[in-house]
Amino acid sequence: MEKLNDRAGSVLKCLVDLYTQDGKAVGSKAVCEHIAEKVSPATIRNVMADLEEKGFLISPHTSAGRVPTEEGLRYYAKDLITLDLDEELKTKLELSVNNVDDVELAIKNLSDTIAELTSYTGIILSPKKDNEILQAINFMPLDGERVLAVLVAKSGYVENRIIEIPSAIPAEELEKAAKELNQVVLGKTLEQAREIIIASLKEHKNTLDVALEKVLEEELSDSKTLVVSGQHNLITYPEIVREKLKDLFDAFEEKKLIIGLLNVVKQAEGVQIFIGKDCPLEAAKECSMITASYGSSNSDSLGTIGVIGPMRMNYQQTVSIIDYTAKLLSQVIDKKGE
Amino acid sequence: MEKLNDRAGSVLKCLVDLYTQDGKAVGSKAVCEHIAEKVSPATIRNVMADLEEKGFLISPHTSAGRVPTEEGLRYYAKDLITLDLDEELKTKLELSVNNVDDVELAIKNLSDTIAELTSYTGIILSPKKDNEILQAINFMPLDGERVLAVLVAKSGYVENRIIEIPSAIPAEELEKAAKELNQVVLGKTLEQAREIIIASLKEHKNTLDVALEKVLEEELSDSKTLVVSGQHNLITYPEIVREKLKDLFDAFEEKKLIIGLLNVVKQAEGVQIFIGKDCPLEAAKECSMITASYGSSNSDSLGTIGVIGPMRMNYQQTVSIIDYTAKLLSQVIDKKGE
DNA sequence: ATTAGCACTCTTGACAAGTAAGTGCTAATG
DNA sequence: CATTAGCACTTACTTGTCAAGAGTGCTAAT
Repeated sequence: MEKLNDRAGSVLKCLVDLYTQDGKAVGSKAVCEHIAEKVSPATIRNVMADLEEKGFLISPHTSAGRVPTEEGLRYYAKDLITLDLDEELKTKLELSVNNVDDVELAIKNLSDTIAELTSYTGIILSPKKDNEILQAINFMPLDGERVLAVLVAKSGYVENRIIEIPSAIPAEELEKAAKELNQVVLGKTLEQAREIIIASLKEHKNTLDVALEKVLEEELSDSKTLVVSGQHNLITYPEIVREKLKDLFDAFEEKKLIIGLLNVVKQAEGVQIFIGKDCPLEAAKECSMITASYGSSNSDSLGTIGVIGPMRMNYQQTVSIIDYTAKLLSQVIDKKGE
Repeated sequence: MEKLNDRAGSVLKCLVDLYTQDGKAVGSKAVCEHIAEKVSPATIRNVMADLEEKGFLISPHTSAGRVPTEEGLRYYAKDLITLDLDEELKTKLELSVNNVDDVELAIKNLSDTIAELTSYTGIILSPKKDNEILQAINFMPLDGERVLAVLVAKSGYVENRIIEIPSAIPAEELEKAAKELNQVVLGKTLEQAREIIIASLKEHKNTLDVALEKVLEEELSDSKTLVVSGQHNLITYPEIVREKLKDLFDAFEEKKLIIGLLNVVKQAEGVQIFIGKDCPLEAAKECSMITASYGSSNSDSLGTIGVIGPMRMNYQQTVSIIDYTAKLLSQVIDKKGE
C-alpha cells in the first residue's frame, strides 16, 4: 500500500474523525473548518478527489460530501493513529482490577469497563486452564454414590464437580486418596496432573481415579469461557440495521461461534484491527473488531481480548484501550502465577 | 369491568388475534373473513363502533381499521383466552428438565426454552437460598492466610468462598472444625446454620467461625440470581423503538432492577399479566409481561418466572407456557427436596 | 337485527418544482 | 506552480398537489 503525502494524510484523518462522530458524509467545507492546515475548501476538494481516485473515499452521490471506504479506514487505522491513552481512562481500567485477586473476576470487570469506556461491546476469552497450577485438590463425600471433587488453582480459580461413583467409599479412604494425590499432583499444571493420574490409573485400578480422570477431561474440553459486556451499546448505532443487530446478538448468545473466531485470531502478537469484511465473524461483516492477545509471559496459555463496534469506530481510542488492557491483564495473571 | 356479549367478545378476540400477527390496524373486512360467525363487514363495523365506545378499540385515523387499546388487550387476556398448551410444547419444556438434577441448570434450560418457544425474552428469578438444606461443609487450606470453604446443598448447589484468615490454622485443626461443624449444621437450612454459627460464636471466639459467618452472610444477601434468555428476540419487533430496546437491554444488564421488580410481583398466586403501563418496570411500559411464582410446596421459598415481550403478544400461548413451566419447575424442586 | 350502498375521510405513493449542499472545472492570483 | 475564488452542474431533500385505495359511518332497504 502506497504512502500518502502529509496533506492527504491530514485530510483523510480529519475526514475520518468527523465521519466517525455521526456517520454522515462530510464535505470539503467541514474538513476545512477542522483541519490544522490553513487551506481553502477548494484545495481540500482537490485532495479529496485524489483520495477518491485511490479508493480511500467515496461519495454516496454528487452533492453529499464523502465517506471513507473500508480501505480508507484501514489506512487510517494503520498509519494515522497514535497509541495514546488518557490518564483518566488508564486509571479507570486499573481500578477495575485493583484488589481483585480472582482472575475470573478481573476479566469480568475489565470487560465491563472496556464496554463502558468505548461504548462498544467488550469481549474477553479467558485462557485455557491447561496451564493453571494446581494448588489443592480435595474430595467431599456427599452420599453413598456421589463425591464432590474440588480443584483449586493457584490463580484462585476453583472448580467443583460432582462425581458419581459406583460404590460407596469410606470417608477415611477418601481422605487418604486426596492426601496421596496432593503429594503427587500439587504444583503441576492441570495438563500434567491429568497425565499423572492416567498413568497411575494404569498401574492400580482405582475407582476414584477413573472418576477424577473424567473430571479433568471435562475441565480441559470446556476450558475456555467467554465474557461479553455491553452488547446493548450496539443498539445506539443506527447504521447497524436491526437484522444485523439480531445476527450479532445471536452470535454473542452462541458463544461457541465467537470462541472459535477468537481462536483463529489469537496467533498474532500485538493489536489486530479488523474492518468491515475483514472481520472473521459473519455477523460482523459490517462492523469492526479490534483484538489483542494477553497471557502470562512464561507460558503459552493465551487469552484474547477485544471490542466489536460499528465501522465508524473511534479507532485511536479503542486501539489504545485494547492495547493497554491486554498488558494490564497479562500483569494481573503474571502476578498470580508467582 | 362489564362483561361483553358473545358477539362483541368474538369480534374483539378475532381482531386481537389478527392484530398480534403483524401489529397493523385491522379493518372490518379482515375480521369478517376470519371470524366464525357468518356476518357482514357492516355488522362487524357496528360492533367495532361499540367496542371503541367502551374504550377497547381505537382507530389511528379514519381509514385505518382499528387497534386494540391496552384496556382491550386486558379484557382479551383476562376473559377471552383459554389455558391450553400444545402437547409438543409441553414435551419440549419437559425435555429441557429431563435428567437434569441440578436446579440451577434446570432453571437455565427452562428459561432458554421459554425464550425459544415464545420468541420473547424469558426471565427466571431463582428462589432464595435461605431454605437450601446443607448437605456438607468443608475447609481446604490453601496457604498460610487463605482457606477455601465449600458448602454443598442437598439440591446439588455448590458454593465456594475463599476466606482470608488472620493467622495460619493447622490442617488437623481445620479438619476437626469441619467435622464438628458438620455434626451440628448438616441437614439444617442455610438460614438455620447461620443462626447456629452465630450462637456458637458468642460462646467461644473462634477465628474460623468469624470468617464462616461472613461467608454465610454474603450467601444470604446475594441469595438470588436472575437468568435472562433470548433478549435478542425483542429486536424482531419493530414497534419497540431502538431507544426502548436500549432501555430494556440496560435493565436486563442491571439485573438488580429486574430482581427488585420480580420481588414485588411474586406475592400473588397463579399467572399474572401486565400489559403496557401496568408493567412495574419502567423500560417495559410499552411492552407486556407475564409472570408466575414457583417453588417447593412445603416451603415459602419462591422464585418467579416470566416473559417480557411486545404488547401485541400471543397471550393465549404465552400464559399457557408460563403456567405450565411454573408447575413443572415446582415439581423439579419438590423432587430434589425429598 | 342485519346488510347493501354510498358519500366521506384519511393515508400512501407518485410526480413536479424549488431549495440546499457539495462538487468539478476554469481562470485568476501570489 | 500550487492555491484559490467563482460558477455551472448534479443530486438529494422538501413541499405541494393529485389520484388511488382502504375503511368508516350513516341511511335505507330487507
